[in-house]
Amino acid sequence: MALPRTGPVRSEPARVAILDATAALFAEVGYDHLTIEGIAARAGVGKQTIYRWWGSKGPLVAECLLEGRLLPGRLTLPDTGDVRADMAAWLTTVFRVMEAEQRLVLSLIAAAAEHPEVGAGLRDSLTGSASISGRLDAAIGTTANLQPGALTGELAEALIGAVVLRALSREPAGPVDAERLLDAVLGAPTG
Amino acid sequence: MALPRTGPVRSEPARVAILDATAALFAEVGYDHLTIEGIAARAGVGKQTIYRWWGSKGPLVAECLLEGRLLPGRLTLPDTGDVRADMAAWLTTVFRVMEAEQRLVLSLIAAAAEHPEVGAGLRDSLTGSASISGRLDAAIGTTANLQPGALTGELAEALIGAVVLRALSREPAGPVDAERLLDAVLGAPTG
Amino acid sequence: MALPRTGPVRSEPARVAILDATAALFAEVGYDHLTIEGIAARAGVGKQTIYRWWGSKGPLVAECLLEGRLLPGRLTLPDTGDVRADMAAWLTTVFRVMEAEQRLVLSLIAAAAEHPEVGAGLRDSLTGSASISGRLDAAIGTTANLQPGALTGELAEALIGAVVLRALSREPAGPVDAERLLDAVLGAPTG
Amino acid sequence: MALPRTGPVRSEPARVAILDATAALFAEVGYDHLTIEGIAARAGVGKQTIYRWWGSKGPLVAECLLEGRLLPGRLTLPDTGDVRADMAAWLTTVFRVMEAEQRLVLSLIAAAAEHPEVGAGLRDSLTGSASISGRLDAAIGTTANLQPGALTGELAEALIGAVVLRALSREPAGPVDAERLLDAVLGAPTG
DNA sequence: GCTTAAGCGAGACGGTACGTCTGGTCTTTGG
DNA sequence: CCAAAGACCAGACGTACCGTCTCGCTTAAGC
Repeated sequence: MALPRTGPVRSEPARVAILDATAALFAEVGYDHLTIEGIAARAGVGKQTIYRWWGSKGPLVAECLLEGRLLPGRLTLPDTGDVRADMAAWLTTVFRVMEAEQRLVLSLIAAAAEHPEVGAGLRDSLTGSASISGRLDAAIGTTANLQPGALTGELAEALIGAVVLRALSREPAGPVDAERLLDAVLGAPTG
Repeated sequence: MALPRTGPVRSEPARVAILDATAALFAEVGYDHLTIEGIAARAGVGKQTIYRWWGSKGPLVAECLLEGRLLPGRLTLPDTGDVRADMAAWLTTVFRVMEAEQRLVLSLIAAAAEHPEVGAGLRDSLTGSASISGRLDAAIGTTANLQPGALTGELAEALIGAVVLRALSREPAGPVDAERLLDAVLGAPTG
Repeated sequence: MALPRTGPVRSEPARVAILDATAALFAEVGYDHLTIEGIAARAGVGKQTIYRWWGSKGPLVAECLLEGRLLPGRLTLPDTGDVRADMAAWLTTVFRVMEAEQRLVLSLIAAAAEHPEVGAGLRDSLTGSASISGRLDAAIGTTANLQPGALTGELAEALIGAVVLRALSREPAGPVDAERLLDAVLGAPTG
Repeated sequence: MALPRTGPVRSEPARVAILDATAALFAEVGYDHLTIEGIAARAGVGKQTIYRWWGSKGPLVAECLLEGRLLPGRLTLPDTGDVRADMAAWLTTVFRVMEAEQRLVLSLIAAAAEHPEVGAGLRDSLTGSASISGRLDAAIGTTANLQPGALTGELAEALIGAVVLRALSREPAGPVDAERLLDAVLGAPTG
């Protein structure tokens, strides 16, 4: 038997204001200097309204991530038919973003390390928007290491992992590095 | 003209007590709940003694890392002559440690994301102790993707990156996953 | 022309439940830890229902007081014909109550200090139930300081004031103190 | 054996700033709207410095009271030789202060009701500065109710109690009321 | 061996942010 | 239109740490 729920429902304007404020402050100050008080003030909201629905900044950041408020949308994998070239272009873009928004990217990794929700959100965000392994499947046969039966899921993981590691080491990377990485992991183009 | 330095020199017992306390607390509560006050109390030391020599918890953790106080020493890459098998054994061990000490590993990643020193230390610790790319060089020709001219540095990066990503996603991994990852990145063993 | 009053009228069960809850919580936690939220929860009532009719906890407590829900009814001045003995008995009882329910009594004073309504209610409650000055009028001539023309209103005020001061100073008082107070203020019995 | 106390010592400027701020805010907003945060902000002090030494606003207000920062110094009982006239003048002054600073006086009563320290402080402050019972001792024989053996302590208590009650009831009082109260409690002047 | 200055433990200080609690208002659902 | 339920903005609570700053003590180097 259902309890008779009454009273006001969750305020959508408040929810949106909070997520907006979170994304803005995340970009400004990074994950570890993000404070609930700051978010509440920026959003024009009581702290309790945040604690009521999210409980801490981890899930809050995760929700921002999943709604695409943190990572710029330009990170989608292009599709020109030439998978190898698309991947190179995408990697180059990722490297550029990493350099331009180093703090944001590192903050995201820190957030992922501290909160499972953010980790999962980050993974969904990356693989969802870019769908790398799907594209690799379509490219089987075009490079030395992409033969029938290739474990494209693992290859995608290795590629993204290499990117994350690059971010952690703060070494700047450019188009040449993108090419080298693809050569190493996918092998040279065939034919 | 040099000023005449006088007075006592840095206290080694204090230094060691601080690093011990840091390592112990890091394992207990993780990176983000690590506090300078807690370390000072545990080490029986004044806070100023920590700030005098390290300045913040980042470099402190980095120094613990470089002295091998955080990661168990068992993470060295074995050397039986069969590089592929050695890698598989090492990866399996790494996966096991990641599962057993998830918080420690994730805290380390978080620390690396927040402090360059820790990132560098982590990188040195991993590649230094395991020296993966050197071993891959020695194994050229033994797997499909390890042909002469192979970019072993990038391959090592991809492998470790995949491991870090696995840690961030909290998905448990075992020996089978280790094999699949190696198959994907290094290719099947030849002959 | 009168507007036709329609819709439900004020709920008596709600009113009673609120006053009951207020009296109970007042006795349990005292005036300054009394909260509207706590009262509403205990009474099974919405907060708005309290704010609609009382506005704050001051008038609420005053109403409880005037309905006799706070002070035990035993504080009435006995009437044996011997005014001096009656007063002594009453004072002794008051002192005993003050000791047994110190928090309640002090909370009442605090409430009176913060809200005029409570102050007035307290005054009415004390002088109304005990009607001291009336009895003193009837006793004129029986003690040294109760001569014709005595200002019995002021004397009553002085007596009750002394009692309040005793409560504020937390000094325990007993029958002997009651006698001394009466001796001092009313003078020794004549004849 | 005394512990070897070392380290910095309590900061007197901070202590004074806190008491100043408390007294000022007490006069401005009254006891129940007094907040630790407000005091800390006004004093330019961290909240912890207040909690370290006082623990709550009760003892803080008590200390202000005992240092004479709350009640104006003009409440001292004059001494012209004519005790009856001195008392009347003093009472009139007290009534005037009560009217002019009603909130402060009532706040003080509320504070006394909530914190024993304040109650004790208030009592010391009143009897200390005015020393009523001592003066009454000296006036024995000059009024009808001040005969040898009079319980001057109780009489003083009754007088001050009447004053407190007047404050609680918010009834304005003037010189005439002062005279009537003295007539009632002390009796008419003899000879 | 006396002087001098730095290292050390301890911990108070001005602050920031925490997560909780309550105040008083507003909004929804139902009788 | 009233009542219950409870979300909302606001802001104080008392706690935990931050990084800085004395304290008084105990060392070493250098005269």
